[in-house]
Amino acid sequence: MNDSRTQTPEAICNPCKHCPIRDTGTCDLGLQAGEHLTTLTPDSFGTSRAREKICRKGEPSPDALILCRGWAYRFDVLPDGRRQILDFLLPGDLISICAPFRNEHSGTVQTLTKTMFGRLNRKSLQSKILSEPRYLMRIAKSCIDDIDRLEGTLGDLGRRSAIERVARLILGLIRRLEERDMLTDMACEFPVRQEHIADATGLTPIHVGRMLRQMRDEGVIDIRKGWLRVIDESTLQRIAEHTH
Amino acid sequence: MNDSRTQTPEAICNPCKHCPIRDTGTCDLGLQAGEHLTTLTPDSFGTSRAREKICRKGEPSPDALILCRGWAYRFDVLPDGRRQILDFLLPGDLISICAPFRNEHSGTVQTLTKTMFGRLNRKSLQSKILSEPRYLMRIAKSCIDDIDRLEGTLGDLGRRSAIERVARLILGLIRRLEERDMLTDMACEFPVRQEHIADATGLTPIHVGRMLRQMRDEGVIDIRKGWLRVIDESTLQRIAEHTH
DNA sequence: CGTCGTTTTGACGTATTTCAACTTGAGTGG
DNA sequence: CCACTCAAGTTGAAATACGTCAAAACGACG
Repeated sequence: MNDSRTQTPEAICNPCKHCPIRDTGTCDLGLQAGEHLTTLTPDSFGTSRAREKICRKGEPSPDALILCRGWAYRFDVLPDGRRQILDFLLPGDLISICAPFRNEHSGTVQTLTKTMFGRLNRKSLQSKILSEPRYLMRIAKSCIDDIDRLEGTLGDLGRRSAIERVARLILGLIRRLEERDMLTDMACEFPVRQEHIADATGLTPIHVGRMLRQMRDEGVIDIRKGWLRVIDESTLQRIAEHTH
Repeated sequence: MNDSRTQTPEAICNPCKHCPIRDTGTCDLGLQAGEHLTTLTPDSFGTSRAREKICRKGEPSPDALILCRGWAYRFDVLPDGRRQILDFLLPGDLISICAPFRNEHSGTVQTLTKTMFGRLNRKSLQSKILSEPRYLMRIAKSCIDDIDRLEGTLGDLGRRSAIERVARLILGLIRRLEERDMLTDMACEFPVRQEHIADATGLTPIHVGRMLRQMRDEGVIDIRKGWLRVIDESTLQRIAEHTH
């Protein structure tokens, strides 16, 4: 389906062996060191170019997808075209946390960069979960984390100003980038466009631009030309927490 | 804790025996008829008056709570006092879907009416879930439903107008009231104040009032004096779907 | 009868949207 | 190497949806 092709050249033949996020991503189901290589290794891998849809909401799928490399986002479209980005996906993320339990994709996912993703057969994933309480608890914990995140975002969209929303979104991404060691000197590649920030925060691209410019002028963060640089994290946090 | 007391007078001694929502609420973990009485019967019950907090976010709790009678809502408060209502709770709802898996309350819950709620010991709930895949799948399904609902609400708050948000909230409540047979002649008691609708939709009570008045003037719904009456459900749905 | 919580009304302020024009930079092809 | 295109970002002016404030009306309750 789509343009994603299953690859098998030697360098990609067993990507997990050298996967940099093997111990921090979802593949590690909370197991002891050394244990994990036998547990959640994808059955196959796919790749995509930038700006490509790798799955569509409602589409049936025998696999749960896990993002191995690159950036993506999951979103919903209202009948009249308005978009809401539900979350951004970084390497190590399950493409949908619901995937282990349902037979169809629970959202449309589009890439921001070239990506590689793994396919985990749902049936075998489920039988693993059922056979080992630790797996179950790990998955349950992921679900709860997701619910927490969603409920937090609910408060953001419902009750926070534009500048707060943008600051919180960026801050959340920074946290996750740090966990994955993707931040060097508080900077990294940042393929998220203003349009995406707008669709995630419920604002207009134009207004997002104004907010970013304001924070750049005030020496807080600098997002430009596909790069993010965090200059004054504590101020960013103050903005996000609405404490002047 | 709080003003909630464990009651044991005869009429309330085994409320599950005559529980009207025994087969539709969360107590029924998707089992066959006749099976359920041995499964999810609360260990004890509590009651509360209207406008009382029955649990607080972060507070440790050995029990998962389930609402047996009455209305309540779960919410978060930002540091500066702004409130976001996360969901409304009707009879049969688990007070937090996360409850089976975590040792503390994941949100503050306040009642709208007098309520009765049951306490399910988490440890025994967990061992039930672990012992029977069907239980697990039922709980997982609830989590996924919750995530779906939250993601839908995210789109509402991020991308929909005031009138749409209010219409969708009411419509969602109507659906759930219907499921529970709480609607007679498309009307029922409705202890939700404009202030609550505002905190759920991210609007001002005053603006919510304007939207409700508009829908009343147009003969769509009538919310007044603690009562809800649905007059023209199809128009309500048109408003909610933004199809003029 | 007064009190209190809730809703209503009107006038006004503002954060954010909308629209349209312009800049910038990267990519492409001649 | 330059001309072209196209996506992304910027700017400014005008429109509007929603918020704020203050006062009045309303009904429930003691």
